[in-house]
Amino acid sequence: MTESADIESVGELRRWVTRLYLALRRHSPSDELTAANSSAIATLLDHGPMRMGEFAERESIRLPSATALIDSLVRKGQVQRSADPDDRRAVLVELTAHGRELVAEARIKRDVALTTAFESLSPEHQAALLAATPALAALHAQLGKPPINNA
Amino acid sequence: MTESADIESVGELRRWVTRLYLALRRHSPSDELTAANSSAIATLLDHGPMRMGEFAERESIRLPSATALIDSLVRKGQVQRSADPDDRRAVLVELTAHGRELVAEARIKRDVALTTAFESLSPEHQAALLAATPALAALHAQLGKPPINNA
DNA sequence: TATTGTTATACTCTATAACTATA
DNA sequence: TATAGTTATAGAGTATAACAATA
Repeated sequence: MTESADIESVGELRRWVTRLYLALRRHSPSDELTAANSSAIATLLDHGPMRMGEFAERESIRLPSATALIDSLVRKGQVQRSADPDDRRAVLVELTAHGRELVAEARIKRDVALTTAFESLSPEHQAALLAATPALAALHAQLGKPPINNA
Repeated sequence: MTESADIESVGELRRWVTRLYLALRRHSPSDELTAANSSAIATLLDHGPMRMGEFAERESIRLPSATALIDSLVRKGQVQRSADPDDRRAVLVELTAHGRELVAEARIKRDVALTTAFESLSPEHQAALLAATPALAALHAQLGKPPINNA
């Protein structure tokens, strides 16, 4: 039965992930932090000081985009750059104390919004979403590798 | 048990949806269609000719954004506008024949890539993802409304 | 020379405000 | 007046290409 994982079903999954992502991006209920900012800050919160290159890699964006993104967070006083003692070409980025506080609050606020929507779903749908979370992570991990070789 | 839908779990879900979307975008083998374009076209494909207002509503965007989005698809020859016979203020938007072909191909191409990753998952994960698809749609529908009232 | 990051520039997607044409 | 849509303009987030500084 695995001969075809039902490309239609997988496509349907993809379309809803896309639409949900777009809807989430629009919603940003925290006026201080956009979706991209939040993702960036979550990365810095979870993985500590890191170089621009590593940051760009983790966020799956290019270096110039990372520069711009970090710039905007520095302007807001949430992130700071510092010199890498081991390599004077490199830059270390990390949250400021103010950034850390604000982030924790913002993360909660945004998830509250999503949780409100979530709670209005049927118990079956809620359960299905929670059950799917590790599977989404696994699918992401598969896509993270170079699974598609367009030679 | 519903007293709190576990904000941590919902946040986790949100983060994986975001990451998966970004990974999908990286892989997008269709250079012709961006994510927003694909969503727009899927809507037109699935729900036929509709007025700009309905299109904007379905995509959860404002009318000027819909105008711009449709403009870009018209320029690529994938969508066409026509007059609404019942109301001369209104405009009907629909896929062109060329749009319909191209969409079907692009959809398949992209979904093949995703399906490859999908098939490498455990049967449990595969099942969880398929089971979650309608729930993702429901969550999207909830977010489409004005669920967040920061009054 | 190769690597790390920034600057310059442009494209996509979104928004609000002001406008046009029709109802 | 009210409604359907467009135009004008702006901001966020992304990219590629060219550059500077350091290794």
